[in-house]
Amino acid sequence: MKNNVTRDKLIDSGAELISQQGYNATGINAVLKACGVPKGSFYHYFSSKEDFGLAVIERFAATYDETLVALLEDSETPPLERLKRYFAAGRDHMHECDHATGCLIGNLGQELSGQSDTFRDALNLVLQRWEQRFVRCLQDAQARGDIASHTAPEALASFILTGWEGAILRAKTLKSVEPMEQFETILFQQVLVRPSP
Amino acid sequence: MKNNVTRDKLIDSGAELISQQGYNATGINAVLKACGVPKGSFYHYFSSKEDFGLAVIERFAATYDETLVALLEDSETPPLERLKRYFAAGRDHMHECDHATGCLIGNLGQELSGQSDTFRDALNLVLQRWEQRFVRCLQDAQARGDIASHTAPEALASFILTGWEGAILRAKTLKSVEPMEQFETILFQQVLVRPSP
DNA sequence: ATAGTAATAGACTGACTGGTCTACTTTAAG
DNA sequence: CTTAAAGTAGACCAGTCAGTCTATTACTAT
Repeated sequence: MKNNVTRDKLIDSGAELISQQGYNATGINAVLKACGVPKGSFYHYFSSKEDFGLAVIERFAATYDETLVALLEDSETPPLERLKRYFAAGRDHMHECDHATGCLIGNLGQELSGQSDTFRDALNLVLQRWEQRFVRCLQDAQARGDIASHTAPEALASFILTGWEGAILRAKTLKSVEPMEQFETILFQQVLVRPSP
Repeated sequence: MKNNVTRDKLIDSGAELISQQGYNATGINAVLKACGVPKGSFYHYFSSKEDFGLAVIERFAATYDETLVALLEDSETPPLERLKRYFAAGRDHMHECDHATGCLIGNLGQELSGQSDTFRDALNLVLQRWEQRFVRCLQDAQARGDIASHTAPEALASFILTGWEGAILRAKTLKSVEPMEQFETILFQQVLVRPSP
């Protein structure tokens, strides 16, 4: 298990295909073909398709968390500005994938939550970690007085993550980032506002 | 094509299974088994699985629109109260399905938007019709002065539908309606508020 | 009564699914 | 140099997929 380059190739190809087509619609053979790895290697590294799917989630969460930290915990930038950059990055990604991919975790959450508790638990954990990143950013904003403190940052974080995931979903069916823009606009106009004096 | 009882049975079973497992994970044979209809009948009424899927969407949208009208266009009830009833109904449904099903249209939008333009168009149309129902309800609220008029009802409707779908998605992975409650709370506390005098 | 069509019935097809199996090659340790 | 394990390779398996086919039954119009 030293040389993980084959394993990595599998996970990378898997992540891409699953992002595009979903978990159930992505066959193992398609993954193998995409990265030129024989089936023997697949079942050498993974005990099953589910095991593979979990590895894809884990890896995606780990690399995505890095960008999340870079965006949301950048102390050089005011907290609300960090949030705006996060939203902008999400819109950029949506353009890049031609409104087809969206958010891997959100996608799998929808597809697999009812199908497998193992997947649901794994995805839930990732989403909860994301929420925590938002919480910290919102705490910063409240500490600076940029937003009112009457609403708990945990509640706000849940509201934002929830709304953003919904906006991504809507953007996919609409093939336009408009819902994402609309969400951001109203969020900053009416929710993330300075306390009235 | 007079006696549609078999066709209806297929659509009903299909809607249930697809709601639970998704489109790709639901085989035609499973649908047939669930309602005791032979395969010959299936391909008598539907030209393909896609054709069947579209019929399921159409039927769901039609029946759901009735409840939507009953909830959101009930002129006996103040518009914001109608919205609250709509949210409450959504939470009830989430409890009933043990947080597993969620919203069929949202589910399929996520699963199939990247897979088939035909499905995407059909689902998009349904979501746009829903949004229109919200627009009308919000117009009522603005006309009565229950909420401020500085934000276009179309933008608010998009924001609400988007956020609500996201909350449903999150509720599935969390197996709890808490995100739905949190969304509603903040929405009514900070977005759907009376104009400041 | 009969002809024609709507609908039922399910065996069957080829393609594909996730997963297993055996054979072979490379790597690392003693 | 030998040996064992790690990894590569792909043929192969049973099961399932969407979809086809032929045969039969039920209904309806003439």
